[in-house]
Amino acid sequence: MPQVTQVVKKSSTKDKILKVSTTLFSESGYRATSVRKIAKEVGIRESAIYNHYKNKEEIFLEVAKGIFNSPFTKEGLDIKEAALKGKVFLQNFVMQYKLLTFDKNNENMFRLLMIELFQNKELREQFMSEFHDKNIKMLSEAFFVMMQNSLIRSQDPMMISYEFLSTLFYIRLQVTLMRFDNNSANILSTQFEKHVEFFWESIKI
Amino acid sequence: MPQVTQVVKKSSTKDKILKVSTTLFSESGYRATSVRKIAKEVGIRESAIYNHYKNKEEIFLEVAKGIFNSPFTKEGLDIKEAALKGKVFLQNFVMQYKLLTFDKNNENMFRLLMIELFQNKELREQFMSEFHDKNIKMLSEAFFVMMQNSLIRSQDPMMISYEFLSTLFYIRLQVTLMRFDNNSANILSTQFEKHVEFFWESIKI
DNA sequence: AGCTATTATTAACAACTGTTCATATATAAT
DNA sequence: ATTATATATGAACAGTTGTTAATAATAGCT
Repeated sequence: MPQVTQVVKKSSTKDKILKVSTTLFSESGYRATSVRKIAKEVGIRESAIYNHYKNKEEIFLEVAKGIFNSPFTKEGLDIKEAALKGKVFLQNFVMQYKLLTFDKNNENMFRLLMIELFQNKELREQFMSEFHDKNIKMLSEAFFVMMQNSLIRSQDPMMISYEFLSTLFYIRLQVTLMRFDNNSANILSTQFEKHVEFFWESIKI
Repeated sequence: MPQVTQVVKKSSTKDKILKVSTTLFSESGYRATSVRKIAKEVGIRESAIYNHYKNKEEIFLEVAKGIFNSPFTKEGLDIKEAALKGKVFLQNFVMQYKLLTFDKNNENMFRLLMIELFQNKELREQFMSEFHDKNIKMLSEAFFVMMQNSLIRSQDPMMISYEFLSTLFYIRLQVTLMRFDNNSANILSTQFEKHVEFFWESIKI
């Protein structure tokens, strides 16, 4: 008789609380999401929540953790080498970004980020360092390599990184807004590719 | 004896409620701003609020009205003529946008917009039509004229309008974030000019 | 002056908030 | 089977929420 290896899942309730909270927080924000609402959705009484989390704030912080550990900067990737591909590198970057934008889970996280950005100082700082700075740094590195190899015109790498990233962010915001109201984001979907095309034409030699 | 013409201000309390509410809403959002907090700041009891506004929602809607009637599209301006100036037109546009970004009142409105964007469907629609569409339409018109007059390369006016506007939005978001935490936005301030420079080089003939 | 309309106050309401407590039930270890 | 631990329940707390009603003070008009 084959032995079935059973994964011991320790307290699936805690996971469920986190999952439910993520959805609710990203739909209505921190304030409008009550502990009772979370408990009800999980299927327990509100007091049982406190067996798993110290308080509401702790749940939120746990949820917020997930916002920035996106599969963005793939660790295995060697930027300097990848950047040699020039336009293809940018296309890949945007494709990753696009996948993120249309991924249900990341969509929730992005919405939560937008909602709480001006309510939570820590989140603001994380947005600046984890989202903005990290991406600018990575892109700058890539653009620098491209300049060294005469793939693109010489100019401030940080500046063009900023130009490149900002449009991606704006498209993402618009897509997320549309999809929140169940509107089709098909038209916007091609905007990503258009952006790479335009941008590459602007910087290439 | 010279007769002093006195301006009759009818119920300054109502104005004060609106002013205080704008600040509070833009600092903490709709939910976290209680009627009592507004009343206290105005200097009256909470029940007196209801002599001026039907309910909390009505106050918010009144505040929200101010978000999009920004002095953006100056009515007197003839786009087609202004667009003939090419780069200077873009510089003027960005200067206007920059002024808006650093104006205390508009800063509050922008923050409020960001906070409530995912909480209020009407606001979302207004953002799309009043902010995005309106600006894209205006810019497209200008770029079209520039193409006709061989000031810039021929390409989809809507697409390059999108490229132009998205970066402005992102800079504005960053500036507003920094200033909210009383951080200096000096470094970002020049980003506006850099953007025009880069963009013009990208599209000019 | 007195009358009227406006705007203020005080008090109360019902509903909801985050959290705690004593207690019951289920699960795992001995 | 007994014990210990983890997780559930129900009830209660003190505070806050939006809103209303009765009533008092104020200002403008005749």
